[in-house]
Amino acid sequence: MSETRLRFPPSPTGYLHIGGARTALYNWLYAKQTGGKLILRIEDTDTERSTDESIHGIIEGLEWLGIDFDEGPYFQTDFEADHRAAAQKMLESGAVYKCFCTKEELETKREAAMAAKKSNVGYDGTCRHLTAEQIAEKEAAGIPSVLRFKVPQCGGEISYDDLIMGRIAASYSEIEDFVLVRSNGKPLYLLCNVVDDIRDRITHVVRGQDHMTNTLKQVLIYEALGAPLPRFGHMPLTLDNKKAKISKRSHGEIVAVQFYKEHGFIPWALNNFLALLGWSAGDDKEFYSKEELIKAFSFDRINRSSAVFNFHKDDPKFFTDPKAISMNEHYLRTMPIEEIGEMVRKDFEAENLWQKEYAGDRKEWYLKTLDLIRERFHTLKDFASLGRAYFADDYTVDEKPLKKNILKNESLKEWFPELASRYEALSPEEWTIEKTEDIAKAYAEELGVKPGIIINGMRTVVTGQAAGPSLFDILVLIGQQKVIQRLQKIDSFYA
RNA sequence: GUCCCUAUCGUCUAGUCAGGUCCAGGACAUCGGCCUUUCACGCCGACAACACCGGUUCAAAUCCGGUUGGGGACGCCA
Repeated sequence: MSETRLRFPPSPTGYLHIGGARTALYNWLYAKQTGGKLILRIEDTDTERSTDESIHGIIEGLEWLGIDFDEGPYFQTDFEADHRAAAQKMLESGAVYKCFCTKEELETKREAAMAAKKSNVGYDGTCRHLTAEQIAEKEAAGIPSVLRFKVPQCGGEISYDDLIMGRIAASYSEIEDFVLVRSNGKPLYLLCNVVDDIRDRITHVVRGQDHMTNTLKQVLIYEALGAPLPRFGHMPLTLDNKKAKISKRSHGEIVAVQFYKEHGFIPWALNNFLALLGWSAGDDKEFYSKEELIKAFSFDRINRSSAVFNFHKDDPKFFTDPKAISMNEHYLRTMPIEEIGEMVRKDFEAENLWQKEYAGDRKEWYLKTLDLIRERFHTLKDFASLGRAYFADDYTVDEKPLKKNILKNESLKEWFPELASRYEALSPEEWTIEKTEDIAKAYAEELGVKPGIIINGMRTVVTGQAAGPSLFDILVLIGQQKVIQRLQKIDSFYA
């Protein structure tokens, strides 16, 4: 069996969105599974809308996700000669014809047909039967023409076996004579895409369901070009919670892969989520390693109905699909802490929290601290924000615990400096979970207050947060000196 | 309007092809409880779905027909 070759051909008219990422992922998965190749091809023939920024964004997004390609990026515009040659070949063989109808004429006809609720609003074939003389005449008059495909009028059906949808068939009469080359000579998507897939020896074309009608037309092009058909697969689109197709235009950053990078997602967590959005192996397995997913994936288990990406704009609790967040949490808690340490490092550097000792002498402390606090976090970003007090002194104290645990008990103003001096009396060796706890509890008892008063107050002062790990674990990690300093400056909260 | 795809908890889904083991399983979310010095951790529990109508059959989530709902396509965009 020959090598499988798949491709991901984005048009660089915006960022990489999760729908595109899912398509890329499925192609990548299958290429890996079969020991084949994934080709990245930038379809930039729409020069009006293509931008370099978008090209970089797409490549960056794929790179972040870890979806690597074996060939490319190729640029479609580099192969214009191939596209034109194919068009010429089809013109000579009679598979396509010149059409002199103007855009305006067609627009008018189409609108009229729509308004009349006609079943066929496609091209009416006006130029299909022009004689050689008529064509020569129009050309001599300088009338520009497009190249249209001459769809067979044999009354039969055209069909192919879809990897995901099963057998797909449509009658020829439903397909209009579509345009392959613009009047300015530029070949269009339908043609370029096929020519490139043939040249790149693509064996599997897997793309969104929105391409299904294109596929019918492209099958005709393959036949006209005498090229063997690749396998086609059409995956259902990803919808928003109102069941509308997700798009860059109407949903903005929430559907951008970049957004997830910026919000502290672990790349594989997003892949794992995306893989399960419309696909399942048929069991209850939810978390897959890269290797497991490559092994388990199959096109025929992709759900044929479209899946909803369940995010709610302005939801205070979930900034995106809760399931995606929960998957991210899972990886955040279970990945080897060294890997988390690497990912967090980038954030820390950007947030001015990174110290080179964290990669050296204090590496153990750094990882131990991350390991302790990751239990309650949702994203990689939480380490530098919610966890800031563990790594720096310029942390902010959250308003809620401040009110509840500090301001309500003004006596803490006297108690904490006293507690600080008791802690100060401990030798560094005595700075342990047990000792710090004993002292705090003994002091509470001495004062006749519940230990919670002291403990929650300390947590607030020392970490700035209402929630967190066991307090005495925290104290040990943050260190004697810092804890003492923070307890001593209790005064400042009542100002 | 025409054509194509599709229909199981709020969401992602298992089960459908090979009808009975499914008064439908899992996950996330939600709610309740437990744990606890706090908590957005953890543990336990609850709520919650076969779109509708008809047919086939001893038996239908599963097969067939229709209805309705949802999505997509109908560019000299990709």
